[in-house]
Amino acid sequence: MTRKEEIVGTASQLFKEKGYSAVSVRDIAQAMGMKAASLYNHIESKQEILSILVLDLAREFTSGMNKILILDNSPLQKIEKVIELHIDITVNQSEALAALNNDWMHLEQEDLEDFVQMREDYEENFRKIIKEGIRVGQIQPRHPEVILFSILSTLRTLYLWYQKRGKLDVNVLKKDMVAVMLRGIV
Amino acid sequence: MTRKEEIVGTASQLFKEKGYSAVSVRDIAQAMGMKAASLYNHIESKQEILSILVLDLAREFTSGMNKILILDNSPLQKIEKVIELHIDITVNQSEALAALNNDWMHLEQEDLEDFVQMREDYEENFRKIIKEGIRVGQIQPRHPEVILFSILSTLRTLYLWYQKRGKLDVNVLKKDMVAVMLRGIV
DNA sequence: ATACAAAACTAACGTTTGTTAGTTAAAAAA
DNA sequence: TTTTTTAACTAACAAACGTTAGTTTTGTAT
Repeated sequence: MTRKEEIVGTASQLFKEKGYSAVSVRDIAQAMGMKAASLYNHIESKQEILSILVLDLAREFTSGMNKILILDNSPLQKIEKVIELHIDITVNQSEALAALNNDWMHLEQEDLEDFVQMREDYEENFRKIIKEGIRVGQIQPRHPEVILFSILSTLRTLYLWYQKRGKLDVNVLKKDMVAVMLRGIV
Repeated sequence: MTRKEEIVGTASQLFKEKGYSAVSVRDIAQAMGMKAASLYNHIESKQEILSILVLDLAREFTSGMNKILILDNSPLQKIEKVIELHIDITVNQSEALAALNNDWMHLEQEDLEDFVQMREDYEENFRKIIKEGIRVGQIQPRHPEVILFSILSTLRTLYLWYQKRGKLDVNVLKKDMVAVMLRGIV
């Protein structure tokens, strides 16, 4: 773990609690046990920290989705894989996920464009899986947008609940969440 | 609509886009077509704006939940009412909802305590409805926490999707969301 | 021991922040 | 018409912001 990675990691914890804008470089430095100016031996700017956190994670989602798309699975199986992808990332990188969810709009220029593009592509891929599922009769013929947003909302905010509730076993969580989201609660 | 309410309303739109910390009082003033100092003829502080937005809405949720609890309905019917409560509030106050979701942690002192208490109570009430539903066999016997967080996540982030997708009819939305969340998609 | 690189430091910069004080213009009440 | 109230203004404040420059300490390799 390089010093730079330590800084990014420390910053991500603070960002998770208060958000990017409310965390100063002096806050980050203090949490690292150093002075603000010293950070700049390792990073280019505060922006760079956000960029690393958000874009690296966005690429991970993109790559995960691409792997799922090329599998020879049914739409329903693909959705299960997507759910598992989110849970795995949540468990391993909940802090970066907070930044991706809440602070992406503070990215600048190409970083912002890249992120928005990746997110649009991701949602579009997910939407296509759902539509295909409806087409082949595996999924109820409801408004795909409602299904998409309902599942994605739950997955995207999982990081807020996981760990608060005593860190459920990951496999139990996957099973329960798949069940609740696919088959409902009734 | 008093001048103060106009300011709070304008601020809430900006908070929704960039978050409380990233919006300056000069930003708010500019959006109102006045100078920053002039705002203080109407408000006490930037904090007060946030406090009004978040706490007023939190009280609305609390009061809505209390009305649902005293109804002589089955657990499942109560959950439907909760879903409808969220959708109604989302449609009418999506900006304040953004502040409640993303900026509540920037409240101070008693305001912060009050909010956290109200949110805990709200979740606890919802949890009890779910548990009762499981007890009487109306709801599948899964981990109540997963059900609670799954539904609440979807409801809390609805404001991000509503209006982006061409403002679906509210009643259609209620019907579809109840269906997806209660009976799943399979 | 000497040299070199890495990583900390102090000091300071120009901006932006939320907010206050005091003043002025316009509208409403007397 | 005078008085009062409301709501804008200009000017300025101290504090906090992200960042830079230059210097010193620390650890490693020669």
